[in-house]
Amino acid sequence: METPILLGLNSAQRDAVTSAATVLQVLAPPGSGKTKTLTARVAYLIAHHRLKPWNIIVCTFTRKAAREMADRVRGLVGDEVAKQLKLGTFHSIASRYLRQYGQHIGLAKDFGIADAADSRAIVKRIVKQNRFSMDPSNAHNRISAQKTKGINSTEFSRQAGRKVDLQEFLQIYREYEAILAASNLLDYDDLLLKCRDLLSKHPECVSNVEAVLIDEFQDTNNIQYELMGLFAHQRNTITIVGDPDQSIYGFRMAEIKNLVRMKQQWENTIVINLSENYRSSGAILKAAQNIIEQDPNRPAKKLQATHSLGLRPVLRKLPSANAEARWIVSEIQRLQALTGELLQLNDVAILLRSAYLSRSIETALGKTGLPYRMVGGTRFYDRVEIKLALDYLRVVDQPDNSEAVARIVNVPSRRVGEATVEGLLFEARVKARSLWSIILETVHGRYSPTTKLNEPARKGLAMFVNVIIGVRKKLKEAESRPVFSLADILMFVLKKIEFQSYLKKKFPDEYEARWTSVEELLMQASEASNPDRIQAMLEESNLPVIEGCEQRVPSTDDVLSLFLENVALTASAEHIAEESGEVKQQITISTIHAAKGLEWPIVFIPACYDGSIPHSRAEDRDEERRLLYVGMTRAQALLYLSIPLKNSQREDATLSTFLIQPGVATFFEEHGPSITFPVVQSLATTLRRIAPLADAIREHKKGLERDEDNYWPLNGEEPLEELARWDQDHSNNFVLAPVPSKPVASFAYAQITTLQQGFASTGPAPISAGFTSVRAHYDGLMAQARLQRVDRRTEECTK
DNA sequence: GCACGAGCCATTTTT
DNA sequence: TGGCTCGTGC
Ligand SMILES: Nc1ncnc2c1ncn2[C@@H]1O[C@H](COP(=O)(O)OP(=O)(O)OP(=O)(O)O)[C@@H](O)[C@H]1O
Repeated sequence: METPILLGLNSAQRDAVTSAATVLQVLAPPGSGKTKTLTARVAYLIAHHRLKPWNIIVCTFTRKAAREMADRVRGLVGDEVAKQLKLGTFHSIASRYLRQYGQHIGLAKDFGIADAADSRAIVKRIVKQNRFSMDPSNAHNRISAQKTKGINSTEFSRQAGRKVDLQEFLQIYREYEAILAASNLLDYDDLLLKCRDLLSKHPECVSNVEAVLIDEFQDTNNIQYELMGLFAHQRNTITIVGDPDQSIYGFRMAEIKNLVRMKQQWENTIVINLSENYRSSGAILKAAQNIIEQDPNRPAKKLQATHSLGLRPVLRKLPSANAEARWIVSEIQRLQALTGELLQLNDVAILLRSAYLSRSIETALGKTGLPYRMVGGTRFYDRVEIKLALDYLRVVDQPDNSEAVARIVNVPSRRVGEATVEGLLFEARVKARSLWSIILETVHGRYSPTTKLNEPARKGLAMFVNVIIGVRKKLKEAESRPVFSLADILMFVLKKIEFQSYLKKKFPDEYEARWTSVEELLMQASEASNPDRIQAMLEESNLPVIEGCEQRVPSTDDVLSLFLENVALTASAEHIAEESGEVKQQITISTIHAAKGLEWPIVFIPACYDGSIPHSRAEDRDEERRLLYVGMTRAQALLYLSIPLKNSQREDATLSTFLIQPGVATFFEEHGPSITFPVVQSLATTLRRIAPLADAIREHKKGLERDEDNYWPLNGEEPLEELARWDQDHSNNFVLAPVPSKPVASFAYAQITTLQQGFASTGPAPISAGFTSVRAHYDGLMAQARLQRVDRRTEECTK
């Protein structure tokens, strides 16, 4: 039967969507429509099998993937139905179950969530207090790894026995668990673990579930795998999609083996493969294939391009990270203009191995005024001013969260220093009380701490108590009123602690920016407390009623808690900004990890050098290769890889191992393509868009400085202009030589580009004869400049 | 004991 | 960039 759900699917995809199999694996390469298939199957289960949306669980790994999935499902089944689905990251779904049924496994009802920063801070404090030598982030990673294996500190201690080298870690692990428990916090791993415990002891909580669907299954870890089975225990209806080649979360204990394990556990598992790629041009796919096939252990797979060859990807050398950034900017501008704005800023993504690499790029974009959004990296909620504001809210919500109390009790300064806080914290731990209760009793004179308190500190504590109690009172009042405004509460906090003057003092130069982000938070808070939104939030977190299974239904008293949970588990600031405002054209900067499952017409992957990708600290080189593969396969029409010959610390950088393998070079051009009219038309076809008129292009071209990628020498050296400028900038009044207005270099490059104008020609880029002479000229000038500098220095010394 | 400024450092990836 | 230590002055 023909239904709209199946429109635009190929036959293999249809088979997968309509498969009668109860346990189904769809394994397929990037861009083959896995996500599309999964969303269609959700719609199909609802429309044809009459499953109730609230009995369907759809899990993803990243928040972004969850959002993408939600958007796509909404497109198929509509708003109403979509929001009834239980869709989200594993962690957010686990958290919903724990909120409503946690009491069955003795979980306090209002647990808070310790995010990565909290966990790190806790471990750091433990290490410091005990004067341990272990690196805190390493310790935290190990704790997380143990948890994922289902080994708690007691179990670890049993296994470790008396091995000396493990004692320190064991101690950290123990204290970490104790601190979380004392503050009524669950960390990310706990959410999964506790949910597993809950569902294995009380499977009735999920007895309503009719189908479970998992995206990016190759990234499941053991606990998530078990959760999947537990969710599905009633009907055993499971659909997963995944691609072993895109497994990039090994560091988070993802287990590719889960694919096999699943087939063993459910012997009726049906596997469907998709092999046609609908995303990328043929040339991009070939290059990506070549990279992934470098892994000798990888079984051969079919991957067919549905698009034509298109433009060959680019592998560009630049002198430095800053030059690389400027080059990216100029290529974006060039493409925009020469395609007559067929390509917009939204079409461009810059994907990075590590978030910190964005700095030079952000600077360059900032200088040009090109708007961009940064995903991943220092997220909105990680900014100091935002974290501080949120910590106040967390303490107001949950004063027994000693970690948060410890962080804010002296910010802004109340003359309660580190020593005092440490002392009180220690007392609290010994007495098995929360830091808040110790402080409160002390201030009320009902308790005299052994920690010495001078008068200013005593006063400071009293002020702090006053703030928190004041806000809590206000919160209570507000909750009982019909209109509840979270923004008011937050504003009240900020006023009480004189946050503005604090920011002014702490960040005299960037006060404006900091306050703007606080305003953004206020806006989010105000939106979150809009009645419709509250309703939606409650509905979303609410699980279906199950007979004989007592549940705690969230109410308006929980708005603050839900808001905070949302921040920890699902919110992403840029999304909220998008929803509230106009959709503006902007470039996306993202980590490769966060880009998984997404696609853009143009993708840049800068910093392709050894040490960055593969990362110097990576344990699994194959995973690094897959990472590059994932990055490359995000591109639809044009892919740029690049490398600065000096990295951001100005050390020499060499091309990534993955890119120097024999034959790789043949898949790449050495510079950006010439954008001729046929190229524009071909781009339009790949992107399924309408090509602009030649006139439009001519018009845009006018504002452009150069229409070829020929400013930076292909060998990655500084161009002549830069050299001259460098000398002007750095040696007073010393000028190298008159700078030719149209440098010789660019003339020679222009020749090269004309030679290669037919795109996707095969074979490596030919080196033009003219190039050597330009090189020689350039080298001569360099040498000359160097000599003159040396002369001058000698002169200065002899003076 | 506390606040604050200068200088030094490295910097993976996510829930 | 920001996160840390160290030194200084209160
Ligand atoms: N049958 C089809 N016809 C046309 N376009 C399709 C078809 N199937 C998928 N596409 C398109 O191909 C692109 C990639 O699809 P999708 O994101 O679902 O792939 P994927 O397999 O999930 O990729 P990845 O593994 O990289 O996440 C999307 O733009 C989608 O609309």
